[in-house]
Amino acid sequence: MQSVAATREANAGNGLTERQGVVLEEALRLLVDGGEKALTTAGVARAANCSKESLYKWFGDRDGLLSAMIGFQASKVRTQDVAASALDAESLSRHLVVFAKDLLEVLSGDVSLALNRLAIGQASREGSKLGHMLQERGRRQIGRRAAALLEAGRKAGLLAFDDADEAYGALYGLVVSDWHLKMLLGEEAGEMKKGFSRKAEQAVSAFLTLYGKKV
Amino acid sequence: MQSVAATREANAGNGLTERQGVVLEEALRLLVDGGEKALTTAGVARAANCSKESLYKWFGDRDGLLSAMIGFQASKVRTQDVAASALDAESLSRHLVVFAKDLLEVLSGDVSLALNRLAIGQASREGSKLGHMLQERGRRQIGRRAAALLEAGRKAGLLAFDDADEAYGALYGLVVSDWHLKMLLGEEAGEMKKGFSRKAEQAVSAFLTLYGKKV
DNA sequence: CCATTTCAGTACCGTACGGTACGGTTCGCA
DNA sequence: TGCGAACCGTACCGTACGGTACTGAAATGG
Repeated sequence: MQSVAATREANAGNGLTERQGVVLEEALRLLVDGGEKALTTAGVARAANCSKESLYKWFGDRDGLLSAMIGFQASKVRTQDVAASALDAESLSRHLVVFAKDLLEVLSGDVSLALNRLAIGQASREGSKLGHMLQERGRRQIGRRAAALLEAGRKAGLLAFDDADEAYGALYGLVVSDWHLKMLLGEEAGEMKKGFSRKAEQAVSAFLTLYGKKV
Repeated sequence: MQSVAATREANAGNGLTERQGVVLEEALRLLVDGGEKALTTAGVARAANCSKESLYKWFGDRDGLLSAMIGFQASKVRTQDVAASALDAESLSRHLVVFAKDLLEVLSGDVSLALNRLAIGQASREGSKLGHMLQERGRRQIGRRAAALLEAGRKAGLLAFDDADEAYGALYGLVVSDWHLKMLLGEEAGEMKKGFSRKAEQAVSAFLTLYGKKV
């Protein structure tokens, strides 16, 4: 559950009133609980105690509501950059493990899974507008954090790679493997969460074997 | 496009008549072209020149049709096991690269993407029956092929790992990274296919760095 | 105190879908 | 030739959704 402060923060850059934010929050809850099928305009209006007419005035149509939900959720996730100074082998490894755990935590969150399912379901038609949006505002964020971390590692002489994207791809693959897809397909996420720590450490260890500068 | 022989093969183990196979083929085409929204019972009946009544007689209801489509498609993908004999470092690497390319090729196929989107869209409700089915009959197949290959490599003294699943997870992650998700979200697959070869070789090279036995 | 705006609540409309029922046709079979 | 099963094509039904229109109440502002 997000705090009121986080919600207000999320509204700031999006031209959303507080009331609209509450409505979007309720819409997200409906989506998480029942999937896209449960996300009807009437259902959102009932759950949020607002009228359908207001929904259409604020968001245009159903697709506008979906876009607003993605933008709203994305703007709530803030990824703090790590201080690049004073990086040694041990602290780099620790930062990478934290990053890996955060990545797994984010990807396994209810809201993230629900929104990804929604965007994937809509990807077939209409140019996959939601998919691009999710990618741009979600993945890009965490990708930048990783890129900064990797770049700092290279600057400090701890990592060796030519193509940062390639290195990030390897890190991402080692960390996530096919867990994301399994969760998207409905595998119970609760059971696997307890293995995240060990998995993150193993992945980082492997990544450092590949890209860590030999001492 | 699949051959008639492949279709007949697919029908063999499923108790499906040839006619029903043709209908499922048409249903898959509809799903690929227009997504789940386009997969209506009336649409399938019209495209396959059969009656809705026959659809319900053969498959029970719409969910039964979806299950049949997944089972039908899965039974068409046959993964030939590799001869485990005469494995040296060079041939193991070659086999791994072939496996990696095949994996990327399968995951980027229209039908695979459409079925994964379908199962993911239905994952929220109803216990994710389709998701389990897709995982069991699709991923399990290629997973066994990889497991056999890895085991053969270990038997030949070329690979070193304790946990085969962990090694396979690393291989899968290095090969696929986040490409699958990007394609599921609608990223144009045509553009990226040309990079598959290079990507497969890089991934295998990295995998061998991690799990290859030092000479 | 009144005028204007905003919005909840509801009723309504058109459409499209899942599922069923029925008439007509083909085909196998005795 | 007659019979029955399978099946196509279509019409039909109930429902649910997206979107619009209307009404009345609360708030806002001079």
